Amino acid sequence: MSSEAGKPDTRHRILEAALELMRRGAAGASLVQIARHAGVSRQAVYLHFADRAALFLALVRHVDAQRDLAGALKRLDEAPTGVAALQAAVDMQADLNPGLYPIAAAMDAVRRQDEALEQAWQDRLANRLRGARAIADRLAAEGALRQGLAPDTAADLIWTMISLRMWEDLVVGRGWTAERYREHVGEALRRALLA
Amino acid sequence: MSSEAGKPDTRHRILEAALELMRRGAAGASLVQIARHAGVSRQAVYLHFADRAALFLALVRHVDAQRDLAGALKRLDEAPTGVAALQAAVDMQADLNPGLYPIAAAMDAVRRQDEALEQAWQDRLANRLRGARAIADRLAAEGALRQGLAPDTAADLIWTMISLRMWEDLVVGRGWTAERYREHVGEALRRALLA
DNA sequence: CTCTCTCTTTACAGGCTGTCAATTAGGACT
DNA sequence: AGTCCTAATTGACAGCCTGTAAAGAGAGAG
Repeated sequence: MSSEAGKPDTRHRILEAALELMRRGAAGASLVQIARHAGVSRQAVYLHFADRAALFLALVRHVDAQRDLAGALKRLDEAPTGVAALQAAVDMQADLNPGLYPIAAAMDAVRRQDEALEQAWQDRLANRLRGARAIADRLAAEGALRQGLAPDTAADLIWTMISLRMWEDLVVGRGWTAERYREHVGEALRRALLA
Repeated sequence: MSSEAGKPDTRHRILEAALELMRRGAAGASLVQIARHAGVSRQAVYLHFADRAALFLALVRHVDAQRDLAGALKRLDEAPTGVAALQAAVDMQADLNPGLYPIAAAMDAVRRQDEALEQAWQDRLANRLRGARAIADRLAAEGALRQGLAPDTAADLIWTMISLRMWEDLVVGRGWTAERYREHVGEALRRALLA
């Protein structure tokens, strides 16, 4: 065990190296590339991770730990109204997705090749769906949902419109600024859902 | 060259075999699997396609030719108003995506590994963007766009909301019926964009 | 019959993953 | 000092994949 932190942890070095490779678009980087980038032998990677899939999984958790996910979720809970929470969810995407996106893209590219990765991917989707449902329920409880829109349908619409994919389409694909994303996606959601 | 059709065309058989494998979710099928499925040697594949990427490209064109893409686009042009065209675009996704989806998923999984595939993918995105822009322009010309919404922004919003990804989220991910997709996405778009 | 085109079989080079074994360098502990 | 343990290294191997190459079989056209 030794000291708590500060040690030139090899596991950490590997994760950071993989992260940087993902950030520069090398989604399909081989283990030898990652290892070389971390200044370590290929076998050392297998000392710390069971296989390629486990490394990706750890990478996702690593990034989650870096980003202040818990804080963002708390801000979402603390929003005074459902409508405010809706905008807070959009803001959260605008803030967090730039850092999450490279990893997500890499995961998306390889998830179909491994059961554990696909499972982790589905878990994340389910998590975001729970968040969307919570917002939809608040809106429904406040009577803010427009006539003829069931909370379930509203939740699904929120879920898909604040997805990383839609953020990617607009910000990465169409070059929107974070501000523009916040404003127009927020407005579109309010108009689509509210009375 | 020989006869026009009917011949037990090996190239065609390979494409059909690949298509069926994609449909049953084997996005990462190897060439030997595809060849065996087509009842042909692995080398025969290389007689008809330069490499794996070329096969995928031909697969996309193959599917496009099967689906009545031209007819759907014509129906979109013939819509009497911009608002009708908007709904026609949503309907088009609901009709065509079930057949397109398996190939698109396979393409999406491998496109980052090949420049030509990435190019083809971007071309398709650009095509859909042109369609979205045409609708946005019609809406603007008819004065139907809501105040404060630039045609460019409207086009981007239409583009992303009728994307295959959003269709996948709702229909494949959340189990929506085609009817439900048509109704709620259409309504959400109208509310988000129109006066 | 011969020529040509397609497909088959066999083989090879090179890259990747995952596993194993033997070995080395450093720290910690007595 | 010496000993022991852990982490990392080198080297090697099986198995899968792609893409290239060469040699031969079979069928149809002229």
